[in-house]
Amino acid sequence: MQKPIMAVTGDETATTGDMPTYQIRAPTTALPQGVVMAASPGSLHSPQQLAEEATRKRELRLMKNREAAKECRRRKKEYVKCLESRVAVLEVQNKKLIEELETLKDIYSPKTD
DNA sequence: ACAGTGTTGCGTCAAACGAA
DNA sequence: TTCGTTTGACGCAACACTGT
Repeated sequence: MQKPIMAVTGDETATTGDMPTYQIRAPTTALPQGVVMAASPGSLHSPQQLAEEATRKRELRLMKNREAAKECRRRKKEYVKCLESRVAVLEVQNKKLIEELETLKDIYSPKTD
């Protein structure tokens, strides 16, 4: 199955200036609770040990990705919220400008009695 | 009460990308 | 080149609604 290539940077700040950056690269130094680093790969030799190391690496990767996905979804939700509130603000602004335009039209349009 | 449908959140995979 | 991070896409389960 062919998946479409994504091209989202999420960086909307270039034009609006006040939206949060969607893609934030946070330092991930802390390991999730319960994760213990194993001995260095250099000390592993037997197929059994190599298999265990591969399994451990996979589980660690899955755990990290699980957390990353949660964080990603949280950021996305926040981003969408921001967009929605910006829409609300712009709608109000737009309404005011339309009203102002109507007022000015009334003032400056030639009267026909 | 039940089945069908929509929504939401999760875990996982894979692709893109940047840093070392 | 390799490795870690980010995120769209997918499938699944749980829950909420709705029509019968």
